[in-house]
Amino acid sequence: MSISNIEIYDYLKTDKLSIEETMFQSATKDKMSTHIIRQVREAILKGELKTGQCLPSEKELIIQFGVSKHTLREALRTLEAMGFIEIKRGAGGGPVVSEVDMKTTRDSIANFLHFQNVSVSSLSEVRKILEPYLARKAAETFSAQEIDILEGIDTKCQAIFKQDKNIVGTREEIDFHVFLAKASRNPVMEMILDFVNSILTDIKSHMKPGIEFSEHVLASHQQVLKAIKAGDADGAEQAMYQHICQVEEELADLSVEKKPTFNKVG
Amino acid sequence: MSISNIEIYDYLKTDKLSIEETMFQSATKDKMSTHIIRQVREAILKGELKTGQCLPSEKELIIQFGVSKHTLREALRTLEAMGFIEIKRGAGGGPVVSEVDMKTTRDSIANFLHFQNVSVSSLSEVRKILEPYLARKAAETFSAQEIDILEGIDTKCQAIFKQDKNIVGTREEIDFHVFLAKASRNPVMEMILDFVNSILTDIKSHMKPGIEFSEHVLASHQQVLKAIKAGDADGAEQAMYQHICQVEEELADLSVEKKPTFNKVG
DNA sequence: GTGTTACATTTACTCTAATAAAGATCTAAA
DNA sequence: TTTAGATCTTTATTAGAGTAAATGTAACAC
Repeated sequence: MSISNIEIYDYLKTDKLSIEETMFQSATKDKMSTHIIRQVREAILKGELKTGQCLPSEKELIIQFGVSKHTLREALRTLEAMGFIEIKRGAGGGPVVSEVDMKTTRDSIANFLHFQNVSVSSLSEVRKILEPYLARKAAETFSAQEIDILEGIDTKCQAIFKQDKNIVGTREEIDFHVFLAKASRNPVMEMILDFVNSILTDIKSHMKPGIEFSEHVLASHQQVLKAIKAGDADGAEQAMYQHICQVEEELADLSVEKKPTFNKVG
Repeated sequence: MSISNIEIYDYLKTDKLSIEETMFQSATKDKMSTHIIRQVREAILKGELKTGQCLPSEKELIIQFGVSKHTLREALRTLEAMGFIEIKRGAGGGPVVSEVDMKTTRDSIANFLHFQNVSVSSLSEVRKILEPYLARKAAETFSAQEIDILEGIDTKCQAIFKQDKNIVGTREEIDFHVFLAKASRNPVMEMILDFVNSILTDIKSHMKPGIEFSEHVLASHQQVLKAIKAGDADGAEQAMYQHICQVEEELADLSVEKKPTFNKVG
């Protein structure tokens, strides 16, 4: 039983019972599904359940937790929304433990920021501090292989531009910046770069900038790339800073009506 | 009906039908609950459903969407996990639209970073870039009232220390840093400061540093505060940088065994 | 009048049981 | 050998009944 570590219904039952019998018990009679969610989540975070590992089937879990199908499925749905599990159906299917991925996290951040006052300038402020630093670090530390990859991303961007006369809204445009974050070997930095650039790109594509915008972006990327290839840390830092400022200015000229809707569910 | 804008079952039905009838249609026959989630989510993001607004009751929604209770509830559960709605029971209860809050987002980020290689140093690298900048900005732009609030947070920290001989793991310790982010009037910056400091604090409290650690932190905060009060931008920037470096070094001396478990569900 | 109790209503929560649909695997026919 | 179908496992969806919690309200006692 891959889930033997998870405490089950009997405990929950007595827990619930004691609330009724004890005076002054805290009033948090949690829902059954909440108990299940917490247990599975903690088992995953403690490493007792590992990525790729299959949980027992619905039928089995119903028995182990001692709850109805409906209640169990609500818990699994929530865990799925959190990104902790994926559920496949059919023979050999069922819930499988999975790493919480960047997409899930990015969506959550985008949902949150939707209610705040996010603007191009607020995203640009963060970029102006972090990205020149990362460009410098890339120039200092990137291996030949890493430079190849970065150049590959840039080449792809140009190919896309030649075909569509637009690179705004493409994943490749974002990847150029996110890949630089890898220079830091810092997952927190990578994550920040990912969501900042993804959300900015989403705003951009609503603003529909013209061909010149894409041209300017590509030219700037070229400059940054050139400096990194030359190992010119100062040059890379400055080129990146100017690139971000230029993007901010050009977008400021376009009127901003639309808020980011960003991602899709599912 | 507060949800009149939401397209309903008939559309989904035909949508599903067309997939079977059209050639080469992508095979993504989404689950019913996914359709519901997407519709409600988009209605909220488009502003058609506003914060505080009540959705119809389960019974009503079942009719409007033309699905069973089980399916609808799964969708509501997911929307709840995403932070878009809160569900109350009893008369006058039901699902209510709510802003996605920082806690939900922070939890999601913490879940994601759990699977990455987050360390004190990766968090500190981000801090060392952003926080001195923010301290400088605070020294330059904080109003008398804002300084009062910051001083109030610091006073609270000291009171807690006098009582418990420890401030690690308290919300107040985090607030000192997050409040500085307000100097930027930048929601993205505030969010980053919040999760970086929250996760760092979580790691810290697992490492159980001694009394001296809290003493050093309080002393550093004092220096930063003093510089900000004096309007000394350079001093604030430097004090903050040294503070972060010191924290990083002292934590490096303690062995790191535990990963962050961080937040609770519910 | 005022405060409390008891009841009724609304609503979400949980359970049982059964059918539908999807994916994997094996089998037999072309 | 490949394709079409049968079969098995497992999730997806539905239906209906009953439970529990929050709220409002009316009756009651003081």
